Amino acid sequence: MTASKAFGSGMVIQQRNLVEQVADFLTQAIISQQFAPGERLSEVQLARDLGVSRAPVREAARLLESRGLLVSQPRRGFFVRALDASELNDVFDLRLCLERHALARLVETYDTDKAQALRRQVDLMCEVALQDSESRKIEEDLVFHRMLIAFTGNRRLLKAFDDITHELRLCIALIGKTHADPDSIATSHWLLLDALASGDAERCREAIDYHIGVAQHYVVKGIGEA
Amino acid sequence: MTASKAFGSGMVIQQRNLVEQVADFLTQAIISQQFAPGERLSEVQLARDLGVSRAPVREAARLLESRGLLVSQPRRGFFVRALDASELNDVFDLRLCLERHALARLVETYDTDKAQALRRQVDLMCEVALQDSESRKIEEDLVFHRMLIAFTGNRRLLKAFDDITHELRLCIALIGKTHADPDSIATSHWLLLDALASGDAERCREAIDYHIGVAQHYVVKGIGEA
DNA sequence: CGATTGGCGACTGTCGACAGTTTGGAATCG
DNA sequence: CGATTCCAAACTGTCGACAGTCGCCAATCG
Repeated sequence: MTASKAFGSGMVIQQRNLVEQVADFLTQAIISQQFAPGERLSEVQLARDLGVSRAPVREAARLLESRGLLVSQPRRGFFVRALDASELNDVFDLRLCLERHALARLVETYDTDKAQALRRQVDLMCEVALQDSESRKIEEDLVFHRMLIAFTGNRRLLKAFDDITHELRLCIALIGKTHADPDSIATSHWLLLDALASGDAERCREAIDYHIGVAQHYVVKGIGEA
Repeated sequence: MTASKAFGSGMVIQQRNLVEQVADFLTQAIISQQFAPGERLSEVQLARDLGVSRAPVREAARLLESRGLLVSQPRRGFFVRALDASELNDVFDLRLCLERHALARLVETYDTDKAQALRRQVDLMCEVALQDSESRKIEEDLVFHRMLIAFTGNRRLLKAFDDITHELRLCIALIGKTHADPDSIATSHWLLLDALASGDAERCREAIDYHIGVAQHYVVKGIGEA
């Protein structure tokens, strides 16, 4: 492939780091339950299986540790994060904390551009709810909520959200399926957008509390059953 | 270079992880401004100076990257995080977000044990304010606020706080001094404890908004002058 | 004289290897 | 037969080395 072709099709030349590739692989493997929760991961075996040396594996593992998908014990190695109901509630409580704040900030600077972008994302979510995979639905839902945070303009807030995003993916994936029929998605998210459009901070808070409360209840219940 | 001086005088390292030791050294060096903001850190040079190989240095740098003290550019290495006023406001806004939430949760479960522990910490802060170093004062202040978060029982919230703690240390250290006479410390923090004891959520929110607002104003102003 | 190209040096990404530690089970003892 | 000790295998922490890449500076060209 020639460079001009790569640029022409809008694709950035990315010799992606081995670290990132390994991190992506591990993330997928963990979320898709190919590794059991609490399972010990051997650096040498992973390196062998992936055909790379241990250095990138170690760095990727450290990355996932900072994202809460792995935990490390000194001299013992890395273990797949096992979430119990308590920690899961903690994660959703933190998510509530961040999104409440984001909405409180966002309602001050809400405009038609942002409203339009968010509405388009809800439309997209409804479309994928009809046909695509579960993981795709989850991903588009996370995109919507990430947009909410990003629109506040606070990068540090966004980073905090991105951090728990990985844990959220894990939580949600653990229960296997979402309650994602287009109707409930649309109503549930338009409620948020209406609250934002109204400019009423109190109403925004109620809307996000309800929205996340439903998701939390659903996931925690799902974990309890699993 | 200061690094070789630090470890060159026969100071043998063994007990703890090299990674943690290097991370501590780098953290201290960054906070104490021995590295200029934006400065590029050479892995080989650091490894030479500290008398270790590049592997622990790389892992420690990755750790500090996840804590926001370093930023990495692919194929170019690590750079000391340079905070401008905007990012600094973002950090304090996130801190406000977390502490507001913590107080809202804490006011529900506040009891005499927690009150006593917090009061003791304020007393300790007043003592240190009289004699100890600036960094010690900052540290004890952070301990107080960390206790607030920890008392909510939400570990994930605490981890998020610990993450920005490192950035906060950097921010505060950048302006070199604090407004830490015992009187203002006592009144400022007792206001928070009174609000908590009153059980009034609204009053708690006002108290923490004021408390953090003062700190933020002070630090942002300090940065502007520096 | 300004812009481009080529080469040099330094650095990061990655690798394989060694040493000390942990683990699980076999061998031993009460 | 159960508990303990000890040993070998496997693993992590750490190290030095090599290759590809990037930035800088000089040499070249218009």
